[in-house]
Amino acid sequence: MPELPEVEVVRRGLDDWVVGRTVESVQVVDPRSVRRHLEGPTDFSATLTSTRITSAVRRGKFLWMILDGLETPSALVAHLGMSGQLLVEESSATDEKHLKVRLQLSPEAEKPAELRFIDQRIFGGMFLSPLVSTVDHLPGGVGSEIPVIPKAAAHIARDVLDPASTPETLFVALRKRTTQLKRAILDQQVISGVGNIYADEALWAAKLHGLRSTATIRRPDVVRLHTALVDVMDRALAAGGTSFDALYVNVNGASGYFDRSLNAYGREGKACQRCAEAELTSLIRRDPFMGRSSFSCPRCQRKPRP
DNA sequence: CTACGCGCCTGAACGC
DNA sequence: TGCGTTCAGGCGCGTA
Repeated sequence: MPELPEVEVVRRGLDDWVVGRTVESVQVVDPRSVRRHLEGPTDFSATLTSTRITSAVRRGKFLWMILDGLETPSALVAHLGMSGQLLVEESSATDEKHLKVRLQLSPEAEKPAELRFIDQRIFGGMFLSPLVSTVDHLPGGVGSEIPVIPKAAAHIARDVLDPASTPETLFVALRKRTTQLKRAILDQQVISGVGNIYADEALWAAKLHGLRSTATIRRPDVVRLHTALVDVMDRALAAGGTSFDALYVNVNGASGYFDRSLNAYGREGKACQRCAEAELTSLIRRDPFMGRSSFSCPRCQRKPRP
């Protein structure tokens, strides 16, 4: 599943292969993938056709391409959801089983002709959204101007890799909430780009339990947590950024990081490596959380008293 | 207003 | 073996 580092790899791929080109035609193969375009698939295709893509931008897991040539300045927003892919391919390439949207791009030497959106589970999608100019009042950018951001992504906070996101802004945002720590860092309006996997990894690295209350969280805890979040994203980006075929903007959302470097997520019943290095034995446990799972070490992530 | 839980989807993995 | 059930996940939205 694509998390923030994978989406950043996709954004860089769009920079290399798509930016500067014009959309010559659009084929919506499955209208469900453009359901967030409220004017419908026909309008989506018609409006997007003949626009020129001038840049590729990301915030959290939202990705968008700024479009030139529309009366209302807008972006083509893409969210990969659980299983989305953006692939740059020659027109002759066989249609993928879950091909949802196909963009034919203006010809350019050495560059394939199509940008394809593929999505098995349809949690993701593409849509057009007008650019809004707004003061960023959200945590991470108090008072700073955001010149252009799609209306559909204007409500989310700065993400983990944004320089404007700091331990202090995270601390302020957390203290404004009355909830549990893991719920809060999964809330895009607190800090964006953190999914279930990296939430567990960062909490483990920071030795914090996800059930800790945000109301009583202390600065040193948040400094460790923010550092851990940045670190886990950086490491995944370093791993993911090198493991992709040049022609693919992304491959299956998979990151080499997942297989080798997870310390908590998915490791139920396995030894906590940090405890093992201290010659202690502690097994990672799994607990139900929001209808899903949380993984943690019962020894180095102390559960708060109820 | 905030906090919380559901529904959207498919297919792999599982149980009877 | 085959068929039904469960699970995974982000995010928008409805409800309390």
